[in-house]
Amino acid sequence: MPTCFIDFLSALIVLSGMLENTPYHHGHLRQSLIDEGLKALEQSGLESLSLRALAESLGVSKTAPYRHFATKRDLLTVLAAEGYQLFADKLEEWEKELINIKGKERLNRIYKVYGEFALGNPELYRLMFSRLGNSLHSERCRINAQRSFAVLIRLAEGMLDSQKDPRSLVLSLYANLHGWAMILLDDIIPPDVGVNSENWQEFALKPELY
Amino acid sequence: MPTCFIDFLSALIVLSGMLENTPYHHGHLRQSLIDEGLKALEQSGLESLSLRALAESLGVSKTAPYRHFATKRDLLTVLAAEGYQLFADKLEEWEKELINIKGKERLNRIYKVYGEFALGNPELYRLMFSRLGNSLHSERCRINAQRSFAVLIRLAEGMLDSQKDPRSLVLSLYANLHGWAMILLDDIIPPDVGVNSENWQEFALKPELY
DNA sequence: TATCAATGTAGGCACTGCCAACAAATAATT
DNA sequence: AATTATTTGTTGGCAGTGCCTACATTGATA
Repeated sequence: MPTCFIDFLSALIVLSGMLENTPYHHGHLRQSLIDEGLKALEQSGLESLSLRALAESLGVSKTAPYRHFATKRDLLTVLAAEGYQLFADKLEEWEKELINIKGKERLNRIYKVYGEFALGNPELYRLMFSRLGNSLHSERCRINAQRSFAVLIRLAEGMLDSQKDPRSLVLSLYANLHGWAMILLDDIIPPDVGVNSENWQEFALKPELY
Repeated sequence: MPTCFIDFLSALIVLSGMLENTPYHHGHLRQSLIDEGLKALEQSGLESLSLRALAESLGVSKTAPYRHFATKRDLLTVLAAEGYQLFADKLEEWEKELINIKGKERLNRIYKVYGEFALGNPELYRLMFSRLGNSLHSERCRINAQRSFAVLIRLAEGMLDSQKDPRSLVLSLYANLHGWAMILLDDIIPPDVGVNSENWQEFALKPELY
């Protein structure tokens, strides 16, 4: 069955729900839970995301979500997978833009791009890189996490003069990127140091200091 | 009133509680909540720490803790403050040990020591550097966080050749340390990369690669 | 000795995740 | 086309949570 036809039927269902009283079957519940979940996540934070509230805001009974996700954690895992996919897509996109940029400037751009994702999707990023979200037993999470990591490796290799094992470099880079992301997201630096989400890049990368 | 006398009275109260049935007043509730809270935190994790369970395990009613902590968050803030103090103490202690160690070896030791704390107190570390715990409006948290940061600055200055602003170096170092801590605590690296809490230091610091 | 503030208890409210039993609508089978 | 089975909803309920109000007990204070 073609997708556009499904969309058409769905539209009919949605319309009929708006005219008559809401139908017994939602029709889109699984996807709606994901969409609304991502929205609620970013708006209200991970801590206060609840299946019941989600269900209510979709006009559906409190236990309806359990027909699609066995536990709340399963929903969160899917949300994280969504995030990992988005992240990998973004990274591959940015990789193309950086193809002709070398050396220190490349490093600067990587920081910029990584920070943009983390600070642009703070709650999603936090979920992805938490015990809740990093569930690598989830196929989708694992695959897309590896895609992201592969991009980082390729980006790092482009900066590596020697033919050494790039793992050390990419892991150092990764720790730095993730460290900065968490530091900025969770406001860890004492305020008198004068670092914030605007100027952090001035401090982030000073390899000549080592 | 001397401390030892208070301790003696407390011991009496505890003893009487063991002989007769538990007395109406606990006597040590605030401190017991902190101690038991730290224990439960490390044993069962931050997510499943509950005031009610804590109260029950101390043989006290479910609302008794609210006589000492207005909200659950307030208890967590105190636990975090406890962590920050412990952290600062450890760092200052280690600073003395590193006083005659210079250059790259010093850097290695800093990584070792920082990792030991984070991996040795995983739940406490996570609490301290989360939105819940990093409450810098708490005097004790702020003061001890600054103490820790000050140690890091001094340690970094000892490695700095030039007379430049040490903030960049210390912030890079900090991002790296915290990044590695979170990466190891939350199992973020894809397993096929082959990094774990045993061998991470082999990868952590390769400044010559930059 | 009477009073009072500190520190405990009991009951309850609103919320949560999730389980079991039942109902409706859609898909599959005869 | 009629019947059956499966999917996807609903209601009610359980145990757990943070935290509020009202009340009880106690040691310190006047």
